[in-house]
Amino acid sequence: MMYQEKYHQIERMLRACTSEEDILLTTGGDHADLASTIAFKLAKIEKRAPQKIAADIAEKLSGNPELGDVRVEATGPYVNFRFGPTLLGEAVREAIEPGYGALQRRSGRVVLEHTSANPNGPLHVGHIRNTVIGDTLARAFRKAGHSLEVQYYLNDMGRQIAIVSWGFDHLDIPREEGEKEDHYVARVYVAANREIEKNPIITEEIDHLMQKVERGDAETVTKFRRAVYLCAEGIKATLAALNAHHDRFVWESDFVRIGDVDRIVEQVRRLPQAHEDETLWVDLTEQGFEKKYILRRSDGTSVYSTRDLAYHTWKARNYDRMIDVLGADHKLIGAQLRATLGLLGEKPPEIVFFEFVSLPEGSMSTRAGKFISADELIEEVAAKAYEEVTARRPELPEAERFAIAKSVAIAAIRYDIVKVSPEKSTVFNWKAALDFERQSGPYIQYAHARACSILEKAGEFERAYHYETDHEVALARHLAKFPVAIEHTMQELRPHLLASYARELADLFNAFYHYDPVLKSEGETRNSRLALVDAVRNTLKESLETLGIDALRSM
RNA sequence: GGGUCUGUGGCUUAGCCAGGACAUAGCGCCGGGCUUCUAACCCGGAUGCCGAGGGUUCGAAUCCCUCCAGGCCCGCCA
Repeated sequence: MMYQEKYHQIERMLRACTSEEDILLTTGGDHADLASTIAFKLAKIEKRAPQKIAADIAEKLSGNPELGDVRVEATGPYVNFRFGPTLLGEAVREAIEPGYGALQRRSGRVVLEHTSANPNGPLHVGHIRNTVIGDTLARAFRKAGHSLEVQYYLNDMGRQIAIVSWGFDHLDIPREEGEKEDHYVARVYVAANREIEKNPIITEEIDHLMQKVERGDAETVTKFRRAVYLCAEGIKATLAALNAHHDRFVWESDFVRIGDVDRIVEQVRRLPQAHEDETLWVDLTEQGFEKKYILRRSDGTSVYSTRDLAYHTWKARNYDRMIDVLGADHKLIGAQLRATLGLLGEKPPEIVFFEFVSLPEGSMSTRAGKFISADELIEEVAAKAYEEVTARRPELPEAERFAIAKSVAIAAIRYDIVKVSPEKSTVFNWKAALDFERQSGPYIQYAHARACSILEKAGEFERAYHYETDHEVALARHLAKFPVAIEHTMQELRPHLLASYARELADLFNAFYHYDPVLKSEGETRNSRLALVDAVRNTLKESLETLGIDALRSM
C-alpha cells in the first residue's frame, strides 16, 4: 500500500502548494514514479512559463520533510517524483507478504453473473470469452475485498430447450460411448433443427411445448429440466477445467414457478409506458429506443426479457451491486432491461460487454453445429503442452508432466483471451492459442517457476532490501504498483489490465535474471536480490491466481 | 437505413473514458547470446502520415464533427 499512500500524500501536498483541486498527477512512466503536468495549467492562469512554474513547485516541495524518501525535481515543465531506496525496500518487503495485493474489506454484497450460455450444447470458444472475463473479474473483486456471489443464469425454458426436449422425444439418437453430456445434447439439438427445417409443422409442436411449460405442466417441465440438467453437467465440467467457479446456478423457470414473472408483468402493466394489444409491450421511445420491448406473447407466454426482468428485480433486492458479463449481441436488450428497471424504480445492473469471437470462416452457430468447443480447444492445447513439457523435462514422471501440461494449457487459453480488451472483436486463431511464448500465460508461469527454483536453491538467507541496479529498481517500482493494478481492474471492470500488469512484471524479472546474478552474488547484495526474487515470486503468484492460472513451482 | 463497438508497423496488440515528455509490446523478418540461478529466456536491428479530413487546445493516438471500412444488434429467439 506504499504506492497509494505516497500518491495521496503527494496529491495533498500539490494541492496545498498550487491551490488547484485537480493537480494532474499520473504515473510517470519511465520518467518517474509519479508525475504532474500541473505547470501547463498554471502557466495559462499565471501567464508564466510552465518550466519556471514546475521548477518553483519542485523547489517548494523539496524542502518539505513530509516528503520523506521521495525525490522531487522539475524536468522541463514536468514535476517528477521518484521513490528513494528506503521506499523501494519497503515496497519489496510488502510484496513478500502472503496475500499481497489484497485491498481493504468492503461492505455490501455483489452478485456477478457470467457465462450463462444456453444449455443446448457445449461451451464454445465464444462463450469462454465470457467465462474468462467474468471469472477474472470475480477473482479481482474478491482480492479487492468484496463479498461476492457468482451466478450462472440457466435458461431452462427457452425455445432452444423446447427443441432439445422435442428431439429427445421424437428422434432416436442414443448417446455414444464416452460422449460428454453437453456434446450429446448438441447433437440432438442440431438433428431436431434439421427436422424443423424439413417440416415446419414441428414449430407448432414446439410452441405447444413452451405453452405447457409456462403453465407448469408437470411432465413437460420434467422433460425440459432433465435435458437442461444433462447439458449443464457437461458445461460444469468444462467450467471446472477452465478454473472458473460459480457459486450458484439460477434456474430461469423458478421465476415463473414462484410467481415472480406474473408479479413483474402486473407491475409493468401499471406503467404509463405499457401497452396491451395482442401482446404486452413497453414503449421506451422516451428512453431512446425505437423498438417495442415485448414482455408477453399473444399466446400469453412470457419471453426471455420478462424472466430476465424478474431475475434482475430479485437480484436488486438481495444484493447491493449487480454486474452482468454479456456478449455484444445483448447490448440492445441489456439497455432496454436497464431502462425498464428504471421505470419500475428498481436498481439496474452494471453490464460488462465483450465483442464477438468468430471463426476465420464466419460466426459460430450451435444450431448449425458450426463451432469450436471449449473442450476441443482444451484438449488440443493440452496435447501440445504435453509435447512441450516432455521435450523440456523428459526426466519427470509422466503423471507430473501431464499435470504441468494441463495447467500450462489452461494458462495459455485463459491468458490468450483475457489479454485482449473486451471491446475488441476477435477471430479465433489456432496458432495464437497454441503459442506458449512471450505475451502468453505459460511465459508468466515460467517466470514464476524460475523464481521458485532460485529460492529453492538458495536455502536459508537473511533478508535485506538494498537496491541500486537499473533492473532491481525497475522491478521494485513495478512491484509497488500491484495493489493499484488490482484496484483499477476492479473499478474499471477491465480484467485485461491485470493481464498486462503480470506480463510486464515477468518481462522485468526476466531481464533482471539475465543481468543481475542472484545466487552468485554475495553478502547484502545476495540477500537483497533473494528478497527481491521472493517478492517477485509472491506477486506473480498472486497475479496468476487472480487470473485463474496455476502458479506452477516447476515446469 | 438506424444504433453500437472497432480501425495503431506485414500480422496481433497496449495506451483512448480522466489530452502532455521519444506511441506499448508480441509474432514474423535480419543479426547475436546456453561448460554460468530452468533458452517456455535475453540483447541488438529494420518496419508506424496511430483509417481519412476538419475542428478545439500552448499541446491530440487520446476530446468534438464529418466521412470511409469492418464486426455486432435492430424476432411474439435467447
